[in-house]
Order: sequence, then C-alpha cells, then structure tokens
Amino acid sequence: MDFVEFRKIYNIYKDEIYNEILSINRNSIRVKKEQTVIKNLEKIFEAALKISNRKGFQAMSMRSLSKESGLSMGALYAYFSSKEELLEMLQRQHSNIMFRIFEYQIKPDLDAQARLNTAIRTHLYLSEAMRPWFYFAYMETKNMPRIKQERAMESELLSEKIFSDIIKEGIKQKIFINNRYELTAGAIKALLQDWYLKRWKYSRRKISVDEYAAFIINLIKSYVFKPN
Amino acid sequence: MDFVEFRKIYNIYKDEIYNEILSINRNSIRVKKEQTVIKNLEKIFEAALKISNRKGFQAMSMRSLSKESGLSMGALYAYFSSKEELLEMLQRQHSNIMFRIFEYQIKPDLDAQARLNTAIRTHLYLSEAMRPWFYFAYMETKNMPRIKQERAMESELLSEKIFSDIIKEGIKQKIFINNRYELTAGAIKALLQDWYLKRWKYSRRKISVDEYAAFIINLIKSYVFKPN
DNA sequence: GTCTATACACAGATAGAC
DNA sequence: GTCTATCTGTGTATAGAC
Repeated sequence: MDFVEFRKIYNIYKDEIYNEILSINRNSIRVKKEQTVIKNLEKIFEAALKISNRKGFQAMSMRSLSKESGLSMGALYAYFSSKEELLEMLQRQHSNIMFRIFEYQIKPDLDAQARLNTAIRTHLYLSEAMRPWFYFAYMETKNMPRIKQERAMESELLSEKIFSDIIKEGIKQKIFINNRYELTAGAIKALLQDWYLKRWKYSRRKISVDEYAAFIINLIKSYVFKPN
Repeated sequence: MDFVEFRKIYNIYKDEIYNEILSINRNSIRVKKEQTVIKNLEKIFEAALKISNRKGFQAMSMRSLSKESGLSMGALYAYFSSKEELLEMLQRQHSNIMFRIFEYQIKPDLDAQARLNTAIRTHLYLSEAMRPWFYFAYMETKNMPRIKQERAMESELLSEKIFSDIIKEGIKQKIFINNRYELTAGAIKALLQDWYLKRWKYSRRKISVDEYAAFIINLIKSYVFKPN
C-alpha cells in the first residue's frame, strides 16, 4: 500500500464525515434541512480548523469564524450552543474517524512484520489526508480541563497499544528481538506525530509521505531485528 | 554522563538565568533595584509557565497571573510593557540558555559515536531540568505570527543540525552507514521532544530519564550501524 | 515599588426582524 | 434559516494614591 492507494479507500469514508457529524449531533443542531446542515457544517469546520491551526482555538473569535465561514454569528449558533461545544464536536469527530479507519485497515491475517508496516502506513497516510484535524487534536487537547485531557491520554495509549500489541506478538513468534516493545511503540507514535506537527520541515525538504513511511519502517525494523 | 552528573553542571548555570534576563531586558524593566527585579522575575516567570502549561498562554489572563505570582497587576506592568512582551522574554530566555549549554557541552575532541551520545543526553537532560520552559516554547510558538514562527523554525533546524553534522561526520569516518542522515537527525529531535511533551506517559510507566536516553541511543545506533 | 480603581476594547452569546 | 443589533462579562492596560 502506498499513499495513492490509501486515498482511494479514504475517499469512500470522507464523504461520510459530515453525515456522521450530523447524526451524532442531531439534537444540538437547530437547523432541520439535512442538505443545509451538511453544507454549512463543512464550511464551519473548515474555517474553524484553518483559523485554529494558525492562531489556536482560544484565540479564534466567533467574529472571525463568522467571517471566514461566510455565516453570520447568529447562524453559527444554530449549529452549536457554545464555542466549547464546537470544540467538542471537532475533537470527537477526529477520534471517531481515526479509530474507524484503523479498525478497518489492520487485518489480523498477516504476520507481525506486515501488520506493523500496515499500521504505520495507515496512521501516517490518514494523518496526511486529514492533516488539519490531526494537528488540531494534538495542539488543542493540551489546553483542556483535566477530565477531557484524561480522555485524550487514553486515546493516545489506545492507539499506541495497536503498535505495541503487534510488536509483542512478533516477539512471541520469535520474529522480533525482545527489546523494550512499549518504548518502541511510543517512539513510533512520536515519529508519526512529527510528520503532521512539522509538516513545514518535510515540505521544505521535499520528503514525500511514502519516503517518510519507508524511513520509519526501516528505522524501527533495524531496532526490532537488531542482533546484539 | 548521567542525569545526576548533568544536574551539577546545570546548577551552575541555573542561578544565572534571572541575572541574564535582567541584563537583556534592562531598558524595558522600570524597577531599579536589582535584588527586587530578580526576586520578582522569578515569581512572574514561574507563575506564567505554570498557568500557560496548563491552559495555554493565550488563555492565561493577567488577573490570574497577578494572583498566582503574588504581584498586583500594576506591579506586573513594571516588568514588561505588554503581555506579548512577556511572551517574548520567555521565548528568548529559553533559546538563549539552551544554545549556551549545548555549546559548552559538546566537545569536538570525541569521535562521532561518543559525540552523538553526548548530544542526545545533553538535550534530553536539559529538557528534563527545564521542562516547563521546553514545553512552553514548543506549544506557544505554534500560535505566533509568521515572522516569529520563522525564528522558531530556524531554531529547530539549527538544533537539528547539531545531530545531522555529527552523523554526517560519522558517515565520512566510515563508522556509520550512509543512511538518510537528515531524517535520522529529525527523528532524534522528535524522540527527544516526546519526552517533555508527554511527560505524563513516561512518569506513569516509571521510565527514568536515563533509561529513555539509553533507549534513544540504542534505537538510533541500530539504524546507523545497520548492516543491510 | 506596589497597590487599588478604573478606562476602554472586544469577547461570547442572544433577541427579534426578515 | 439567517441576518443585524445589542447585552453583558472579561480582557489588557493605565492613572494616581501610598
């Protein structure tokens, strides 16, 4: 699988994003006509991600969101009851779509090595396709109240577990060396996150997402196969 | 070198931090008595880092900073002319102290392997000793205006260059394999940053800073020495 | 040097016309 | 469903007493 191939799978899901947001938040959205809701949610979310990823969610005023999205302040509040609710919608939607695609992609019928590759590629390609969402989720959870941060931490650990489980199994099957699988899984996550957190750096150096995928996979393999 | 040893070196510098802040910002600080300035700057900066690292600098109100630092609003503005200036003071101080210690620590008389170790350990230990500063600098540069972000990006590349130069030299000396040294340096940075960005995770798992240093070093070595 | 009290701008949110 | 106009709280910053 490379990025081009991944995009085909992803595009099927993509159109459902706003349908899903609608059905989850049906009761808090005052507007009735489905078509209108979907069209406007898309405008609102895109604008919110754009401004937030530049200045931070906190610093984004409702006035600027109104201007960027093309809807008036009054209209915005027909889609959520407070700025904080908008934040929650964005966060939840990100984690939903992420785990959904992950679940679908990682087939259990492959050996540990192939599954590790798939997991790394899936995560990386997904973050590339949905970069504004990933960046937003990473940066904005840090400034949230304790309780909601806990949720984000669980989500981090859960996605890390996908990697550590695969490595553990590889160790059991004697394919990999028994060598700090938990730290290794954490390292994979950190490297994957670097891709969307410092996109500017990789763009400047003209590193493609496929190149970066290959690099991470090689780096990790050299460690889990290390003879010493 | 381990963390205990590093702390001894660090402690010598530590006391100079506020002296240095004072001398750099002498003209924008209205208070004359040196002792007073140093004592209060410490209070202000500690409070600012504490609140910002929990809620973000933007979300920290001057009222809350006043309360946390124990100084009145009026008093605060004797030390900086605007909230933005406070932000600048914090940022600049962080990058100053970082490059200062780095320069001092990395001796050129060692071979590439030993220098790579020292560089990794120095960066990691420094971020551990000054965690609130590092966390702050990482999170808050993202929301800054273009021009200032450029500065932060240059700083990222500069510190990355320390690692890539060492690796390049190792390749030249035929100690290391010629294997994407730029991406490798970036990976080292990402792994080092993960330590202070997700401190909660490592604390929970009871990973010591020395353990983590050894892990990164092993991971990277297995790649730069990889036989294939 | 530090305080309290206050100015003034702008934030989030809503009411009511269309 | 969407708009404009407006309410009310909170933000940064400063003036002037001590």
